[in-house]
Amino acid sequence: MNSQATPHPHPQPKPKAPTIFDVAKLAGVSIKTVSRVINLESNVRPSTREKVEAAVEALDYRPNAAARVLSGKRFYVIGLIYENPNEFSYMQKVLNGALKACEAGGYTLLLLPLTLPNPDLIDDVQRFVSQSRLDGVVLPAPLGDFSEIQRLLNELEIPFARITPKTGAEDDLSVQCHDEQASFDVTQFLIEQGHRRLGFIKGDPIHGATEHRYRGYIRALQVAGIGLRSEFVRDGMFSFESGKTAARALLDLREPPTAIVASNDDMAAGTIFEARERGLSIPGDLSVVGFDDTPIASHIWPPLTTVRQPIVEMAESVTSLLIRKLKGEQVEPLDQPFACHVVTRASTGERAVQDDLE
Amino acid sequence: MNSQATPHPHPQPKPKAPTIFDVAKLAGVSIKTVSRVINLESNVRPSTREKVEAAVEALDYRPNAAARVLSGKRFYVIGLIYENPNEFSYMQKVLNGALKACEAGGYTLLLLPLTLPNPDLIDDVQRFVSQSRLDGVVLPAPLGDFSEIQRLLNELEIPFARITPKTGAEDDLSVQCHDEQASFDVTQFLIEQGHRRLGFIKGDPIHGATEHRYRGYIRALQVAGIGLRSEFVRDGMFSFESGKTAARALLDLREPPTAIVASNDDMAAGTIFEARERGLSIPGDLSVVGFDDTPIASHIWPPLTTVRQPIVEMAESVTSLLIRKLKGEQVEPLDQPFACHVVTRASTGERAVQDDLE
DNA sequence: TGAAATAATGACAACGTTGTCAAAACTAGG
DNA sequence: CCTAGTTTTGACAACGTTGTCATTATTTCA
Repeated sequence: MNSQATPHPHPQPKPKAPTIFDVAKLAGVSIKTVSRVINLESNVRPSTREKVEAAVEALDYRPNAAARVLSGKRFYVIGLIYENPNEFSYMQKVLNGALKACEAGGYTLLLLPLTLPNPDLIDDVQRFVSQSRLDGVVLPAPLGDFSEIQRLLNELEIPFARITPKTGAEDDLSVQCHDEQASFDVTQFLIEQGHRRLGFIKGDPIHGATEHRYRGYIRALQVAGIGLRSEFVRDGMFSFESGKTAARALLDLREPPTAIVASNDDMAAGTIFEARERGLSIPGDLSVVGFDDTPIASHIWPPLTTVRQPIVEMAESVTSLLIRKLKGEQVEPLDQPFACHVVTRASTGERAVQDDLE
Repeated sequence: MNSQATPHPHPQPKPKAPTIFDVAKLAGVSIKTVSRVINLESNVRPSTREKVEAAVEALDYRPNAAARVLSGKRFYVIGLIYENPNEFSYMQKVLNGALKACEAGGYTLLLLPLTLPNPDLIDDVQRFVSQSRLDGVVLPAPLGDFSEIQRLLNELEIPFARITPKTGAEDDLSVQCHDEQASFDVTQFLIEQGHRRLGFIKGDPIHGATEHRYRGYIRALQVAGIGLRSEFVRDGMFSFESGKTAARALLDLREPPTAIVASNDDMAAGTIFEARERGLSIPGDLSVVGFDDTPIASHIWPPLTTVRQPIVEMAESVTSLLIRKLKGEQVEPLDQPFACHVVTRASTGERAVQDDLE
C-alpha cells in the first residue's frame, strides 16, 4: 500500500468546486435553468433537462449549500431533538462530547456513520468530506487508527483530530487515555485477590487500544513475577460472540484460568455467558473483568468489574483542540493522557491461594 | 406557558432576524466595524467596541451562518466519522434512519440532546430552533409526546414529525408501530405456553408506548378469559432499577406470577437480575419478556424473548415525510402502523398447567 | 509644528444560489 | 397565417456576511 496505488481521483492541489455558472456555460443555458433542473422544478423541456443533467454529471457539480440557504427561504436543515439517555454507548458519549465542543465554538457537527469492514471506506469518506464542505474531522477509535483515512485527509488538506491510544506525528492532534495503565491496574487487582492463572482476551487488532491493553496485562504479570502463558491469551474481535468463543477455549484448558481479563465489556459478557452455560459460578469459580463500563456491564448478572474511561471529556477535548487549530491558534497536544479507573462490581472475587500452586 | 388560550395565533408581525446592518445603524458605525467586533479582530477602538457590543446585545443579533460561509473561507462545520456499531440503542437507530432520509433529501441533520426531566426544556428547544435556523424538527419518543414542545413549534411555525404511538390532529405527521398488537402477541405467546399468572411492568407514563403496551396485555388476558389482577400490574420507569423494584414486588406476592411482561428490555433485565438474586431459575421458575430488542436482550443470560420494532425504518420514513412536507408536497400520514414481531429466545418456556389451577 | 507612520474605519465587491418578473418560444383555435 | 394563451427560458436583484483596499483619524518623532 505504498505509492503504487492511486486510490483517490483528486490528487490535484486546488480543485476548485464548479459553480452553477460553469454548468450553465457547458450546457448552453442560463443559470436559472440549471437551478430549475437541479431543484426538479416543472416546466423544463426534456431536451433541456438532459443537456443540463449531462453538464452536472460531467463537472460533478454540487450546489453550494450556504448560497442556497442565503438566497432562498429554506435552510435544508432538520433538527433532531432527543432524550439523552443517562446510560451511553461509546459513540453516544463521543457524540455528546463533540457536540458540546462544537456548540461552544460555534461550529456545526455533521455525522458520517460507517459500517466496517467496508471496501468503499475511502470513497465514502472522500464523498462526505468534499460534499459536506467541512473544515475539519474528528476520528474516534477505531477510525483514528486507519492510516488510509489519515492519508486521504492530509491530501485534501483537511485538519483532523483523533481519539486513539496510538500517538502519531508531531503536529498530530489526538487524545488518549491511560489504556495500558488501566489494564495494568485491573490485572493487578485480580492478582491481589489471589489469582495466579489469568486469562486474557485480546480485542480487534484494528483498534489501537487492543495492543495497549495487552501490554498492561503483560506488565502486571511481570511485576507480580507470574510467567506469561501463551495458552492463556486468546484473540477476540470486541464482539460478544468472539468473547464467548475465546472463553470457551480458555475454559476448555486442562488447567483453566481462574480469572479472565476481557478487552471490552461485550467480550466479558460473552465470557460470563459461556461460563454460565457450563454451570460455573461467578465469581466463585471464575472472576471476569471487562473494559469501557458500557451499560451492559451494570445490567448483566453478576454486574461486571470494568474500567471506566472519560470518553465524553476526551471527545470534547479533542474536538475543541481541533476547533482551536481551525481558528489558526497554535495548539499543542495534551501532555497527559486522560486517567481511567477500575469500577469494582460483583464479577470478581477472592481466590483461595492454595488452589494455585504451580 | 405564555398566553393561556391561543389555539391559532395570528401571523405575527414577522419576527425577522436582525442583520449586521441593523446593528451598524444602531451603533452608528459601518457594517465592517460590526464584523470586526463580532469576529474579535484587533484594531478596534475600545469605545467603538463597546458601542457595537451594546447594539448586538440590544438587538439580540446572531450572525447568519450561511452568509458567513458564503462570504468567507470557513464552513464552521466539523465532521464526525464513526463506526456504526452493528448493535444499536434506540437513539442510534433513530439517528441512522433520520440521517439516511436527510442524505437522500439533501438535508443536514442537527442534533439537540436533552436530559429529562428538564425544567428548562422549552427554553432549550426554543434556543435550538431559533439559533440553528432549521426548517423542521423530528421528535422521537418520548419527546414526541410532550404537548408543550408541540405547542412551541406550532407557535414558531416550524413543521415537525413525531415517532410515537399516539396519533394527533389530522395534519399531524407521525409514524407508529403496532405496539398494542405486539404486546398482545407476546402476552398471548406466554399464555400459549401455559402461563396463567402473568405479571406486567408498565413503563414511564410520559411515553405513549406505555399505555399501548399495557392495553395489549389486557386484551390478551381478556381473549384468553383470564381475569386482570391488579396486584400483578406494577409501575416502572423503563429503567433497569425500576424493573428490579417492580419485579421484587411481584415476586414477593404470596402467589407470584409465573411469567412477567416488562414494557422494555432494561426492566426485563432488572427482573432477571432480581430473580437471580433470589435463586430463581429462568425460565424454569419464571418466564420473562421485554420490548425493543436492544443489545442487552441478546447479551444477558438467559437471552431475552422480546419484541423487535423497525426503528430505523420508522425514523427514516417519518423524516422523509417531513422533508416532503417541507418541499411543499401534500403528504398524508401513513395508513398502516409498522409491524413488530416477537423474537423468541431462552428467557421463556413452557409452564406445567397443573401448577396453575385457580 | 509638521511630516511620516500607524491605527481605525468605511465603501464596495464578492461569494453562489433562488425569487421575481419579463421576454421568448411554442401551441391551439379560428 | 394570425391571435391569444401557455410553456419555457433568461436577466437581474436579493440574501448577509467577509475580504480588499482606500480613506480618515490618531500618534510619533524630528
